[in-house]
Amino acid sequence: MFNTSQRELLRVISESGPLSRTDLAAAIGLSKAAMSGIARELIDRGVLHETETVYGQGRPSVLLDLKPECAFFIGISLLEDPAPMILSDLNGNIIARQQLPHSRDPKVIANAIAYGLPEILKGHPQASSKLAGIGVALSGFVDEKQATCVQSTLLGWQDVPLAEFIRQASGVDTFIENDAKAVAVSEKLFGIARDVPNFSIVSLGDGIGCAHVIDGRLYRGNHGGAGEIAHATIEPGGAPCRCGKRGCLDTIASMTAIKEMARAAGLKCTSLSELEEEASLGTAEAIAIIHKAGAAIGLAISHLIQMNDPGMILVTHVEGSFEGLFGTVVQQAVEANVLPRYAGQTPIRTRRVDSDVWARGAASIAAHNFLIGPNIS
Amino acid sequence: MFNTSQRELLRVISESGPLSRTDLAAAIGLSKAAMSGIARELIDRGVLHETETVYGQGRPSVLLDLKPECAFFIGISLLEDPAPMILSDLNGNIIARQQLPHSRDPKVIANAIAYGLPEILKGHPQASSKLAGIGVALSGFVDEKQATCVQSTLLGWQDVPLAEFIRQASGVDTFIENDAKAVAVSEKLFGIARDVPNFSIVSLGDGIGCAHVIDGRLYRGNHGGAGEIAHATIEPGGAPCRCGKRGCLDTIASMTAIKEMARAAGLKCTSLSELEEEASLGTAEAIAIIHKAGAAIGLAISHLIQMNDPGMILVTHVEGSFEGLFGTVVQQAVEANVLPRYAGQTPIRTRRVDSDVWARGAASIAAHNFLIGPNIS
DNA sequence: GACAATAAGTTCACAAAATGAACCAATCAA
DNA sequence: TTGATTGGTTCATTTTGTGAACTTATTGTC
Repeated sequence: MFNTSQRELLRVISESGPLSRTDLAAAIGLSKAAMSGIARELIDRGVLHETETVYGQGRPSVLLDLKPECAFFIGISLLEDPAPMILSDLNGNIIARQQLPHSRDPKVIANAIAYGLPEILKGHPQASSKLAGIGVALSGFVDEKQATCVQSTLLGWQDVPLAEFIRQASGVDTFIENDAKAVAVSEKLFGIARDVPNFSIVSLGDGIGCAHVIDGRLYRGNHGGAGEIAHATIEPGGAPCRCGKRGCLDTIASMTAIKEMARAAGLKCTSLSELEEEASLGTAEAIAIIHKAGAAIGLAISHLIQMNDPGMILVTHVEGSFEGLFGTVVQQAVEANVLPRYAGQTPIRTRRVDSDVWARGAASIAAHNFLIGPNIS
Repeated sequence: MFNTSQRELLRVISESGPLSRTDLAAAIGLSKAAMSGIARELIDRGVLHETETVYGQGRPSVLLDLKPECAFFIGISLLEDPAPMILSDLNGNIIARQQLPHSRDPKVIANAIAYGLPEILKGHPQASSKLAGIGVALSGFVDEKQATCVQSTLLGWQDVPLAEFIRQASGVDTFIENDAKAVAVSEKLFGIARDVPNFSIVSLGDGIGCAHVIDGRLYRGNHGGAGEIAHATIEPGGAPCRCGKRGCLDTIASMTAIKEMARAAGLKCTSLSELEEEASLGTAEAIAIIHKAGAAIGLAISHLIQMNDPGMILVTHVEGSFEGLFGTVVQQAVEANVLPRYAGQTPIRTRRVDSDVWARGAASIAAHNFLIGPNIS
């Protein structure tokens, strides 16, 4: 599909945005002459197009950008039920939406996807001919080939070769990935982290997820377990966790844990926002819970910073209100536990996730394979 | 010096040991034809040589290995005073030793190195003509070009362009690196981690160091601060640390801290070995101190495993006795705080360091630049 | 002991990818 | 208007790699 230099070019543009031929040549380390040919071919093939003309001294430069409609991807999130399925272009724009019928049987899911494919592509002839891949996001462990779900508690799966099932049913190249890792890739390709080579994402939801992008690539770890901070021990000897240990971050700071603590304290809050509201009224228990959870997350993030020195931390949160007390506590806990030399040196950005995030993340896994090649060395 | 394919070949051999031309071709992704030419050139240049002949079915294969004497490196450790300076070959073998006169003035050090160079090379004519670089290990932060010491408390330095000073004084290419990071590279090139693409090293000494190798390359972090676990908060609200925070790992588990705790408990132990001995006699305070320190290290390592899922953890320790109670406690603490699914999945190897380790680590930084190119993307 | 079977490694004509140098193109500044 | 400046193209040449046929050195088998 693409050779090494072409891939490199796509990667650079996808990171840095539109660039002139000369800048691209410099960024990739090729001569202007070579660049000229590569650009021409990719323009002819409809992958690149000329956008802005930038005037300065000398001949103006013509910026080249990826054509968003040069490839399309299907993204499916198995985190919700029914599972949303989206059609996305190369910019992460969602072109069409659909829902898969409820099921946890891998083969049924694969067939449902194959069945839904013509449906979601209907009315998008371009996308039909340029469909480049399917991505699936799920909660659980995935092997390094992004093909098999090694284990998923939520789905009750063990060593399920889902990618192969879908590939066979649909005839389209398919990759699966853990939810947090998919969102990390999505932010790298489509989002706020495009030009950040090293960053980590921390996702707060019913559970806590985390993933690292290192040197511009998703770092999966030796067993695909990089980023499993949910079960890092934050409170030695603390509350028992469903994993069998005690004091895991998950037992203190996941939304499930927060709600449980609120219930145990006799508060009638069913969400973090409600708890925030209660805290703003001065309810001591609510404040204490928010402090405990926020401090735990902050401590975990501080460990992340000390350990890996990322260029950015991106916190995604389902239930909003990170601007309130909870967010403040997290920020303070990070600052308090990071080497003073580094305090404030690692930007922490937050993002409220909507239900599209997972499906778009899934699509980005397919886009990553299209643009940069498989995530293996 | 070397082109891309040649570099790749050197990297593969340095990772996997001697390989046949056919295996090399497959590993690098080149044709046998291309491999044939590359091997011939590198053999002619004295970089590779044929070693063993392996008999199987068909024509036997001839293994190619790096010639250790194809390049030599100088390694200097500024962690000790006087600073040891070694001459090493491409296998990390130490060919000659010397000591630099005491100084903390960068220019004086640079001149001392230049002055000592002919001395240490004397009697090694091969090394003189094939000296490929100088590496310096120091305690502190180093910039991503491995040229400037951004800050070193131990040396009292701030933004010292040491590499440039040495380069000018000696005329030899020079790179500097943090001590733990240098040892990590050394273990990757010369040591136990040769064939492990992802691993972390934890060095226990007067202070606590840590470094990560990811995808076969040293991962330095966004500000060169990856691996600074010494100041991760392990005991919130614990003892004040010289860094300004409280409860840092450094205040609980560094040799300095352990000795201080022993002193405070009224024990006359001046080393971990002595403390181990005391503990084996049943002295409760000694046992408590070892437990506290070991549990802290174990907890930190468990965070490392959960966060990054390395293929191996290598613990280097200055004061031996990791086989005793301390080592056991560390191992237990790791197992207890790691997701049960992963328990025992991450091998923890230990290595007692002698005083050569830092200097050899320093030399390995130069060797890395020779073999694999600069540690920047 | 001859001879297939097998696999390693080489040779060579050719193709692909990149380069350097010269050149054309489009602007600004004087 | 003209020169300086920078972006981009062309083309002959060099570098790098390939595929297929071939040579080489062994084991296994009849």
